[in-house]
Amino acid sequence: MADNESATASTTDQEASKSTETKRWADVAEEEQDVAEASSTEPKLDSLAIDDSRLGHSTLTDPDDSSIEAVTSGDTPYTSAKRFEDLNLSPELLKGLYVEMKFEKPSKIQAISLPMILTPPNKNLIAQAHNGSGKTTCFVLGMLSRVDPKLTAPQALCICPTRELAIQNMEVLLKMGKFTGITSELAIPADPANYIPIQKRPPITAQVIIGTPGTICKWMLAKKLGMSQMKILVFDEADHMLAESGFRDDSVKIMKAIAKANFSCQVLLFSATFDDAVKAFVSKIVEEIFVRDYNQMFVKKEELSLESVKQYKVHCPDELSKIMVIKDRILELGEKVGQTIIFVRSRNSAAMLHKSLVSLGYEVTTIQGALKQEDRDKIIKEFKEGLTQVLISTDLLARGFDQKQVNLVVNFDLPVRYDRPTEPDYEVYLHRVGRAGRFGRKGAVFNLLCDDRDDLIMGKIEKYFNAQIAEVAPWNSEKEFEVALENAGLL
DNA sequence: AAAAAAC
Repeated sequence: MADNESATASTTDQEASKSTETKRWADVAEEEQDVAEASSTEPKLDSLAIDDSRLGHSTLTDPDDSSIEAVTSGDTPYTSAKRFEDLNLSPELLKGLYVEMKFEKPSKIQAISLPMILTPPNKNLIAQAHNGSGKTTCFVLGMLSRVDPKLTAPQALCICPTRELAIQNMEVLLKMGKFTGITSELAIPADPANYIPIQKRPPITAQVIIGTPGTICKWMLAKKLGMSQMKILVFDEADHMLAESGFRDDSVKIMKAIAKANFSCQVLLFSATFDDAVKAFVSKIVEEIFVRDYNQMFVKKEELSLESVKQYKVHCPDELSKIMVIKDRILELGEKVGQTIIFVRSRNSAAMLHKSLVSLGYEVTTIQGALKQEDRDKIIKEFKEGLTQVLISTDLLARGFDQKQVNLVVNFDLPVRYDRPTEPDYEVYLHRVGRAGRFGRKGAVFNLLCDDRDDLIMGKIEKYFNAQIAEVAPWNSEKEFEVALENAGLL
């Protein structure tokens, strides 16, 4: 997550100095990216030390900042980690944190979650934290510190919803674990050119595996991925991985195989979104398979929207004018403020929008799951290197994708539930918004609406997050878009 | 509808 840091320093410093209003979790983000200024925003976490005199559930909330709530189960005492030295990490891992990641001390969510992850009996954990607050660094650190470097066998497994996210997480692991000598392997579909069937490969000996469910299952069923030494299993975007029908079966299959081979394996569920029903459902699955209690870390949904990202709605008279808004406003203004991701509902509308913009002479790239692996990799690489400015995407990139220069997100189509098209998909909405404003940076989101249904959906989203979404009107006013970006702190 | 995956 913290790669390319030096390349982005100029924009971020400027942004950091501009923010004067009340900041909550954004403080944490600045600690992660700007160690020099971190000392002034020392998080007050003493109150998070668990009161072990009480049995059963104890709830701990920081009086100064209630945005993150830790709930522990049982009587294991935990003390929040003020320094990485408090966590019994190896010197090699500490070096990775300080030298490679340029961390100075644990971020807030690390301070709360790492003691729960690392303290025996290494209970399971369901952890929710804001988009762009450093969940990845949390569970990567968790995996690296629980692996025994001397044992040549898979000991940590991380399951992600897309191959892009798996690759991104692996990059963080390699960086943080640079000096540890811990080995790792990506379990994602290879591009056909250098594809070796798993049956023809030797058993996996890498200590950390990060991948997507299908490939992991395939390796597992081929008996090439041993689970008997597995110490820690991480679900990134866990609500999605365990509640979404297409993912759930594979996820459960993997969990059961691990429980069978090594019952003491620890399970971590990480996401920015855990809808109450999903939370209950997901924790029940894990509890039933591993027959064990778990700790929790949560954020209230009202406090989940990113304060640093301004959200807008734009009423467009028809579909064509949505394309005009993109062309005349977003692309023109977007160029001045950073990179842009435009989210669409389907692969088809992605292709349609791509065609329209290209035929109008604009340079955009488009990513969706039907592309060849190598094309996907190329498009992501170009975007991450800043060679492309505007990326059209399906919800492939809605979750987890981390590119700090993305300041603008456009919802060309609002996210809706597939079975009930008048019902917003609140989680996807929040995740899309979270692609802008990484680590407390400024950002703006434009929701393009063009009929009553869109209005209805937008209204529901505002109500759900208890957020006011300002209107940019009229839709074709250059001035109003400029004002919007100014108010977002981007111009 | 989209995401993963497939021999």
